[in-house]
Amino acid sequence: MARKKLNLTYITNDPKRKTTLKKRKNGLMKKMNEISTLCGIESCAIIYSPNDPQPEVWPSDSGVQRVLSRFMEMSEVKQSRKMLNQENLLRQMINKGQQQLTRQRNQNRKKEMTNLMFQYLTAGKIFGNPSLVDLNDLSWLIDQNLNEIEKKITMLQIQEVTPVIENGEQEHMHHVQGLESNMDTKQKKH
Amino acid sequence: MARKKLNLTYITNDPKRKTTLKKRKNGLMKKMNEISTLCGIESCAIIYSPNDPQPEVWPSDSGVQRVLSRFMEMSEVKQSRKMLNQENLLRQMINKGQQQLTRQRNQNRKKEMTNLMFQYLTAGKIFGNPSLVDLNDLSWLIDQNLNEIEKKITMLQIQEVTPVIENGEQEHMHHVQGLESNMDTKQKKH
DNA sequence: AACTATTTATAAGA
DNA sequence: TTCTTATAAATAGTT
Repeated sequence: MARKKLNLTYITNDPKRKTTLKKRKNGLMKKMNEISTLCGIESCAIIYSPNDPQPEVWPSDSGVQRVLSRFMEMSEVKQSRKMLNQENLLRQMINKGQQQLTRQRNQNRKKEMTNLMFQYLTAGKIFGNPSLVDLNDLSWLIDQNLNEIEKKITMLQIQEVTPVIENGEQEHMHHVQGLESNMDTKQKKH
Repeated sequence: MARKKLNLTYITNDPKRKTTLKKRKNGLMKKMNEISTLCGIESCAIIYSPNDPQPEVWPSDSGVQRVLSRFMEMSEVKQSRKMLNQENLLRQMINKGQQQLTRQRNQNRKKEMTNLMFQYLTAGKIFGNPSLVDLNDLSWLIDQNLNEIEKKITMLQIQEVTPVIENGEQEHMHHVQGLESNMDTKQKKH
């Protein structure tokens, strides 16, 4: 700042850059001193020069150490908090994924079973030999269906005032009852 | 800097101090930015404000971390070097002390023995019963004396040209010879 | 390292 | 708080 407005890019001229660094470093240290005196605050600055392992520091080596330890402490707290947040996020994602997986598996099993049931019902007899597990799944599916139907019946009984819906539900019941009797027949084989 | 020359002491007026801190903090950060851009150096600054655990930093949290680790590393090296120096200093002091102690012990022993010898020589017989160790010490002292005397004799033989010194040494020899014969007598007791 | 012409920072005021 | 502005300080280029 003087004689000419300096544009803020790296000074390629070596001696010029060096003198600028020296002057500005002094200026900065002076200002660090002023701000802490005037405002009674804690602060520090470290300025390295090229090819000098020893940096210029403010207010002193030990003063820098003091501020640094304070900074590092906070920084650790922040970091651990961030990590905790990330962990929680991951945990949530895993839970969600597991839920989706479970839901998908149930859906798949339901589809398979529906398929199998279709075979049972349309062919009137079993092609191939479904394993015990498959039969158990079929049983589970039927139970699920029964549960749902029971729920709907309960709801219907509560809302008995609307005859149209009542008829629809009765149709559903007939269908299930057919399934149930069919299942009974199959299970006798084991 | 402006409107009035500010004297560099803590600003007691609260809002004034607060605004000054804010302005100067901005100015400092700007200058930190400029110096590093213009001179291509590594630097950082940390400025705490009262009642705020979060400091203002330059260039960034991670940038500060980087500079800090460099600083801490050097500081550790310096510290360990200082400690090593201190250790060396201590070691030297201990060595010196031990040497002095040994010398003092020898002197004390010599004095004791001289005293004892004086008794032997003046009384012509032994009062009390000097232990084996004491007799050994006496023997050691006499050996020391003999060694010194031998050295002096050698030196005298070399410098034979000066009769005055020769006479002095001969007197010393007589004294020692008396000791030696006296010692022979005492050792026969064991 | 010392000197200035300028730019920049900023204390006080609005 | 933000903007203004008079003045102090900093400093780029020069010697």
